[in-house]
Amino acid sequence: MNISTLCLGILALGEASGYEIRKRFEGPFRHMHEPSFGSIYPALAKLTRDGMVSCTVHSQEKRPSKKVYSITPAGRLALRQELESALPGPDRIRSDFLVTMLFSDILSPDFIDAAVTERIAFYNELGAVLQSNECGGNAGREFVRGYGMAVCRAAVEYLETVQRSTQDRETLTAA
Amino acid sequence: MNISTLCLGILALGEASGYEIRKRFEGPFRHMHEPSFGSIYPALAKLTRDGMVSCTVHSQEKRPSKKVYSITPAGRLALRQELESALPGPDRIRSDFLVTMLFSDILSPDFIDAAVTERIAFYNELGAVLQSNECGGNAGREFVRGYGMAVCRAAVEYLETVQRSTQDRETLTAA
DNA sequence: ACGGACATGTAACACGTTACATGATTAA
DNA sequence: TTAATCATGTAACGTGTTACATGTCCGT
Repeated sequence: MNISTLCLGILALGEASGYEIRKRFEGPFRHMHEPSFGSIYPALAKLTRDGMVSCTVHSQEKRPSKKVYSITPAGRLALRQELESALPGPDRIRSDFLVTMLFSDILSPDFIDAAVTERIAFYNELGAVLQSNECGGNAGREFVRGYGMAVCRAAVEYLETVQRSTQDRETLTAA
Repeated sequence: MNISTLCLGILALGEASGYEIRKRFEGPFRHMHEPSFGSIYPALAKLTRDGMVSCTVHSQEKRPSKKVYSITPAGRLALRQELESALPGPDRIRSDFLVTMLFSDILSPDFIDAAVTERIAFYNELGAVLQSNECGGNAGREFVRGYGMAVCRAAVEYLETVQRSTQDRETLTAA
């Protein structure tokens, strides 16, 4: 899924400026994508050239003016066609944490323990952000929110179980 | 986590050829990384130049010879230093499925249903692969295996719940 | 005879990030 | 006055994928 399609999708849910599109991915969906301005602005420019979105400049007081983009009927059609052209491909989890854990045999137990503890905090916080985000919108957002929460819960549960069993083993060794 | 570190880590768990490294990511860990030959071979060449791994050519009968790489003490040290230099960064889930679902409002219900059904099958299969993979190795593999299974279970559970509630709603509408 | 597994490698390409460039307003 | 937020945009760079190039052996 390229940034262009992502922007088009966001605009299908409501008009926004490039800056605002970025902001939408700083909240509950930051674990999915965090596109940079360097990719968003060129994408919006191209979408405009291709007639997928239209752009209006909004002047603001005490703020720089912003370019608000709206999806056009052609853009909506193109988005549908692209998304429905094939079932979505497999998910890929880019996790330095899991890779690190995969090689845990050659790392120090203290480091591993710190990494697990940090990751529990990470997923607890993500879960909390998702929960607090309340039904702030459409069915799609609700689905993704629920999915994220389910996965966060499962991750924390697993990590805590592993950590407890590690601590038990240490207590046993110490005794 | 770049391919170079990934290769080094794999070699820390045992010697392998470039082709074999690729194979290791076709099994239970294919949801994490699926590095291409075009990235593995140059990475191994560079690791060799840098003295991180050593390379021996194994001639085989009825098969092309292969270059088997082994991690060197320097490589093991470098790997530890790199991994322990900082706690792993946040996980990122690249999921065309979730992005599609996020925009489900403008897509056909049939397509959404098909996508969910397919994804349930996907995670059921991944869960099965992880389960069948048995304690085939070190503690790290076991951890990642367990983590993957927990997440798969949670995903399938959530998806099935959503699908059931959608079907209920349809039954209600039809009645 | 043809496709697939084994096996390695290079070159072109796509894509996104980081850094740079600019500039106003506001809170500490 | 220093940093942060708002706001847009370009250029250089890094990293990985796809396609290409080559060759054997095996099953059908």
